Amino acid sequence: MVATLRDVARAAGVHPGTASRAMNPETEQLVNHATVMRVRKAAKALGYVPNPVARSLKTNRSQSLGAVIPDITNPLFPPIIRGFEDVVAEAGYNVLVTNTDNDAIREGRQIAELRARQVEGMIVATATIEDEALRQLVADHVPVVLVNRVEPNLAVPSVAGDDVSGIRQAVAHLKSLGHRRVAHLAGPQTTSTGIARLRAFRQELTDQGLEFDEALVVLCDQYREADGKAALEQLLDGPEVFSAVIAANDLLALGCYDAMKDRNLSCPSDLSVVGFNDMPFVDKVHPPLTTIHVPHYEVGAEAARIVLERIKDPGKSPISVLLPVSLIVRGSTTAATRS
Amino acid sequence: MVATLRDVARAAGVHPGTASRAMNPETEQLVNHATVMRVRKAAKALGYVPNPVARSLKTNRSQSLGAVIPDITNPLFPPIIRGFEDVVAEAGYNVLVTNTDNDAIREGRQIAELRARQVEGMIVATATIEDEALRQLVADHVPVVLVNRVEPNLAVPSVAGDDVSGIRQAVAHLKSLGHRRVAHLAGPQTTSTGIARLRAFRQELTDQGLEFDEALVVLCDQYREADGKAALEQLLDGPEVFSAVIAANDLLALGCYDAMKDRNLSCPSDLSVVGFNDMPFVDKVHPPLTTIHVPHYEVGAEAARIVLERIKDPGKSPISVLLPVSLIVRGSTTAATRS
DNA sequence: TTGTATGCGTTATCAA
DNA sequence: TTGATAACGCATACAA
Repeated sequence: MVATLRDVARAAGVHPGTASRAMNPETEQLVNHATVMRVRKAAKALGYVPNPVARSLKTNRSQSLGAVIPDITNPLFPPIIRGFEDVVAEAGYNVLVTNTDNDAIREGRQIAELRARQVEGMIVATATIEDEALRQLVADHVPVVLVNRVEPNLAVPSVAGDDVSGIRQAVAHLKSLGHRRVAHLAGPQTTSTGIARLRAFRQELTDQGLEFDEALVVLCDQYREADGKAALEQLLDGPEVFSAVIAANDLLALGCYDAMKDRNLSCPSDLSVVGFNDMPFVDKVHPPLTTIHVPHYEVGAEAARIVLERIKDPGKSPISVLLPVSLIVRGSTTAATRS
Repeated sequence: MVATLRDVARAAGVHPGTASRAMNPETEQLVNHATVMRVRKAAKALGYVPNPVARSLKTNRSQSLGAVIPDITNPLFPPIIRGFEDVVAEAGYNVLVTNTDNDAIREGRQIAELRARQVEGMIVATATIEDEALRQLVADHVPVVLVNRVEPNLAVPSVAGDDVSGIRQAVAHLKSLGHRRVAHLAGPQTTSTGIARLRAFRQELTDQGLEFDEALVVLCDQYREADGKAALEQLLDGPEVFSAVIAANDLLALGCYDAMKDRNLSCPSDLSVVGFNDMPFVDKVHPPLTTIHVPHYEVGAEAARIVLERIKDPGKSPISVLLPVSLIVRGSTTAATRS
């Protein structure tokens, strides 16, 4: 049916071993150039295409990588995946994507499955990966890089946006618009972004001479619109006065829109809102969301380079890359009304 | 390092062949129950996990499927992929997703790659797949199902939304609002959806007693926002009067928003707009888009069932499934102003 | 019910 | 520079 190396060898009148060497760029120098040509020609004629499964069995390398994400349906992840794939494809790798729904059990199974399929490395973009699972991975020397998350306690490389810089830009922007009392919808404190952005918020407010008020911070359980809505409602119901809010991510910010609509408040005239991530489509919502742009495609691409690097040279010490982020001013922020 | 069947067999004091049979649910009845237990226990103790690569080489089945899509970054596709994955995962399959960017050459390479990796079947969601490539697939008896696309000339199963019903609902909705002159931004006529929706538009207009005017139809080269914008501008620059437009998909509809904003026209008071697909986030744009909801997750899930079916029973005659779609009325349509 | 032997397609080691 | 041979881990036809 489909041609094998054997067939090619026979057609070219050489031994399969020779054919193998001739077909492989890495070993072709071990064989006479004329023979190489002959084999290649025969291969082409027969439509030979190497069987990666057999190769993988022999070499223990599958030419494939894993990508563990919460949910491909979350618009944050497709660009990351795409950046990852584009880069690893250059090196001949395929990608197995797997959705965990942030469920630890699912995640454990998925990772086991990926390993069973002999992936040579993986990126992990789930916020909730069990430290234990991660530890196991590094203990087994599986090249893994964290995405959108850092893990200071483990020697694991990571790629993420620069949260501190992002919050700094957001705060500076609001300050320049005259806002003094700024609230923060903090992300889940089980996630490294949630923690980092809250910490940066506190830091930047004081650094930039604005007063940090604990009462203006609400912790959200999850990065979901509903949580953002509830959080802002809680703030609105409270006694504190504030004219702007920095949400830990865009979904939370969109939740603010919902809360405001319910109460007939208008954004940005009643309240300025800043998001984080610059998800696709937040430029299309009303009002277009002012947010921190994270270069997700680049995040995936950079993660890919690091994984590839570590496959080639497992001994390399893990590096953490912080990609620059930038404030995108759109319609959801405006000058504070003097009062 | 990692336990193999051999190790398990040795630990259980049986022959590897027996261990193999004991581990496999399909053959475990061929072996003494007590032995099965013993082998299983040893396997667990050793943390044995079968090597799918070796199995695949032996059985010619890879337990993996392919998904050929234009671009995971297009919000249309993640739900499809997710539906597909969720269903095939139940059957123990993995999914290899590949982006073609609607580039025929890329696509050819990707499909070849998928086949080299021994996928047992695939879904194809690219609009532009070469008939030739498709023909080759069916000739080689690769279980393939088309998604979001039908191919009447080939015996290939497909899953898609019911375009005719969608357009019918859109037209009925606009008619009920008093619109008489309705324009259509047609999708690329190289795609089956583009063709079907245009044909349905023409049909429904006359069926429902509205006049079909060729001058109110603009063909878009691609399903992109920019094309929708250009198309509406062309219409606006022309002499024809119209009060509503049905776009062949949501992106085109969003393009209409752009064109109108540029000209200080207001939607829906100046012009009602209906999209198609109900992409994520079109409920968040301004005004929220009235559109035809296509159950994309279900499309992927149904495609999965059909692929699985065909792997089990390759002889089955190909079926085409049209999933019901429904009009979602939001803010971009309103009553026609009497004039 | 279990053991034996062989082969899937490739690469790697060794010898020629 | 090439050939011979074995082996990767598993499944299966056949024998016992």
